Amino acid sequence: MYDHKKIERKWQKEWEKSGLYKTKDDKKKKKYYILDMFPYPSGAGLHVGHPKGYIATDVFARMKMMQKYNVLHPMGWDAFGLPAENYAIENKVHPRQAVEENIKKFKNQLLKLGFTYDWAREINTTDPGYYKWTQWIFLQMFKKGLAYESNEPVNWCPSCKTVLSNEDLEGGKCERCGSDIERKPMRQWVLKITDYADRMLNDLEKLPDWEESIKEMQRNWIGRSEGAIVQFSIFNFQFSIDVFTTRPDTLFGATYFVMSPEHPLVKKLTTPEQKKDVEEYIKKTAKKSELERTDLAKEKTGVFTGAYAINPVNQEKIPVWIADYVLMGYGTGAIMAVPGHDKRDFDFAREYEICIRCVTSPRSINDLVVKYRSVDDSALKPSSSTEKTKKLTGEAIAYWVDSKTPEDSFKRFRERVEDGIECYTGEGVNINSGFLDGLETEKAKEEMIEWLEKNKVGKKAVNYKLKDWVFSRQRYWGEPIPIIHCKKCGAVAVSEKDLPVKLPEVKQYEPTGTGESPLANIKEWVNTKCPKCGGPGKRETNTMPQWAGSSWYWLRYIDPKNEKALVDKKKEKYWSPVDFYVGGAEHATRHLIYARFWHKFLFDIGAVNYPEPFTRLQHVGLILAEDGRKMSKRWGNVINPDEIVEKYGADSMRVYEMFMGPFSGACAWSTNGLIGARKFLEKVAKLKTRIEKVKMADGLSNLLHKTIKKVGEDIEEFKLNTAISTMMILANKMEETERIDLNAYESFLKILSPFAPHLAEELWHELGHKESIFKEKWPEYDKKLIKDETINLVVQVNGKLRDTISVAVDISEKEAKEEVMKSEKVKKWLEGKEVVKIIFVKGRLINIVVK
RNA sequence: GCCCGGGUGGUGAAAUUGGUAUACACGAGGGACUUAAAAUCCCUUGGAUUCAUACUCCGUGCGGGUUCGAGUCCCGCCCCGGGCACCA
Repeated sequence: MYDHKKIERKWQKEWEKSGLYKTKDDKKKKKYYILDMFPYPSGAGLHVGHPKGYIATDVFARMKMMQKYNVLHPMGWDAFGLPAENYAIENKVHPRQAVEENIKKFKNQLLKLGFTYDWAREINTTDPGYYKWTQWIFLQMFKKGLAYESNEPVNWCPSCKTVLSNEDLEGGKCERCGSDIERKPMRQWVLKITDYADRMLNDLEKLPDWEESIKEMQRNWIGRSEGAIVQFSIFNFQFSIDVFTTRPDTLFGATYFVMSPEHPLVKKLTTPEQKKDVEEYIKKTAKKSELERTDLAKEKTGVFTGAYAINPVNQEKIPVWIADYVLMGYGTGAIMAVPGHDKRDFDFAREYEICIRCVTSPRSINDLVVKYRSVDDSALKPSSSTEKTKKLTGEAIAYWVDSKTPEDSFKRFRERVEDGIECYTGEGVNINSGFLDGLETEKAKEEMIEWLEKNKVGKKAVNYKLKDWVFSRQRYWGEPIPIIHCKKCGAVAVSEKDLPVKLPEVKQYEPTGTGESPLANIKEWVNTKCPKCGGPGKRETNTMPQWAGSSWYWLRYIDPKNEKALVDKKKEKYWSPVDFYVGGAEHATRHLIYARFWHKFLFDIGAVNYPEPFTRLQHVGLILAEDGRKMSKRWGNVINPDEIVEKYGADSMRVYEMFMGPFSGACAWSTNGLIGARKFLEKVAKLKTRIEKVKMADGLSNLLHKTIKKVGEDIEEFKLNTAISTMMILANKMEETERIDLNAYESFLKILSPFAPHLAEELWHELGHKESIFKEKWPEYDKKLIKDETINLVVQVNGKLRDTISVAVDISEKEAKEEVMKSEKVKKWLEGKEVVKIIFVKGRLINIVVK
């Protein structure tokens, strides 16, 4: 038994004293910047799941340190935002005070785990010296027209009493509190993230060391689709309405027109006869929650407005409907309905008995497969699954139409499509389409766009699911938006020399629910002078969302005290980009989208040197409670790391959490597993008693060097669980060895030290060393020593294992054959059989094929 | 519905990417030490068959296929997790 309490405290103090983790801007050394997603200092404190990612980056950082990189591994606090504020309201303390207390609590917990953080670089997003630069970035965006005011309908959370961005929703509900959100028009600040959509999408290809799943989530979130805007004039009116479509080739098949009930022109074009019905329908939809409206299972509903639109390509008069399956938030809020080739339009047309016209006929069975392909992936390279669906072809369609031969089923299907009985969303050849007749879909699209542009009734267009970032919150605990409203000059930027606009003290920080933040009540703060004309002005009272401070924080660690710039450009050039970023997958479409957006903007204005902030990205899997559920106060199954550290030691916890399973997977906590990790460490400590200066046994040096190789490679690939199991094998082997060679043991301590830093340091010093083990060089493996001289050659007969024989590793095929034939076991299986051929894989196996 | 991951012992999981399936650990069973227990150490631990830890057969969600050889590749299906979702 080793005394973890004593040695862990001792070395934590010692490391702090000697400044082991002080990061200097030493430009002669190669840099490595490894970053954790910084936490919210919530009231509950850390549970054992939170530090998992921090432990992993710490292991990595320590190895890089020993590989003589200049390592930056910082930590800070993302302390603005709703959780901190709600905690403060609940506990009747000021958010600032709550945040201070929580940070203290968090930091204490982290300190006990022995991380390499350079606390001299600690940052806090609620520190005025920090948010000065968050505000500064906002002002630069404002100046470039990327931050603008809008009155569009937005997501309003009635419980949190603030607007939310699309990224803050989860299945139509508030991500924080789970309330149904309401759509209502409100004045708000919006950041034009859509200007960066294409670059954010394309640059994902330049990030090979990001996990594919996260890149895919971002692609889906950005949701680029190519198509056209088409202008439909409204019969008997002077205006026209635009629609967006990805299928301009089907324009001849548009048999009706649908507008979202919220579309601002609905009232204008509704005829007096239809007015009552339309108003009723609008009222009905307004009452529905976002969730009800987007429920796919429900039947499509709508109402005829009495108006007609003119199809620009054939001058046909088509009825204008309103229906809530058309969303105001996507495209133009109005669509041309082509029921023959769009499933939703088809369902609607069936319901209301509107004409269905086929304009695309499938050419062959191969076309039908395209039916399975999503329409909007045209801009991207085909994903692997797209390739798969292509191979479905014959059988799939036969199964689908329930017919004997694929050809027969295809014929029947085509007839149904052309009769408008079947909805066909795939590609094919245009029919009933005037000048497009006979053209294939791709060609027809091009021709139609050309025609639209020539006749000035439409144009090529790209549309995104990504919406501009709703950037204001009607809450207290956030960065004030540095804008002054002036009656004469409009919205005016606060002068840069007046930054930061400090968040004022306020008596009531509960949300008002009025669409203004509590700041609106502080008259002496709100009323100020317009920086432009000197006349009376009012400060913007909305604050920034919680994501603001985290959208650039990695830059601040590089130069945390700089008062002249958000980061010194030379320092930034040295340290950026972040080489390795580790954190939760829940940030894939929130923080990581915003962060890339801000970074690209800073790159454009010359504030940083690189267009992408994070070179490598790895997501950390959850640690579940012992009962397999998420750790939560509600279930009472939370495990506090402090208790684990107290009872079993930080090193045990570190080793266990890395050993549990693959890093990105979710895994349930097991106290027995933790004890297993502790036993391993004790075994390592005990081995020391058997150390002598002896020549390493051959078997041991071979295993040692293999272990050094594998541990190094595994850490690099973040396969930390197998790194540990490899070291366990070495420890077991050493345990069997009577006298352990000092050099072998020291090398072992070095590769173990990133995982169990306190114990490794202690044992290292007990061996008589005066300097820290972390100043040692990471051991290198000897290529000669990892080579096996003999191997167990696997002997198979007809692919089945029958024997293994020990032979020289480089045995020739001929020799191997001779050896194998001597084996009694093999002979038995060859009896009375004819050897057809023998397959020999050098250094691995020999397979005798018999008949 | 679409997209991305997965499915291997009682459990967490390994498997050099097509070459000895179940490493390492947990749990369980047995033993040693002990008056006893804890701790520690040793042995056993996929299933069937068997006195046998001899031999053999079966075995990586299910059904086919390719191959000398498949957990790994191909085709079809089932289930689990995550993301998006009336996106025109």
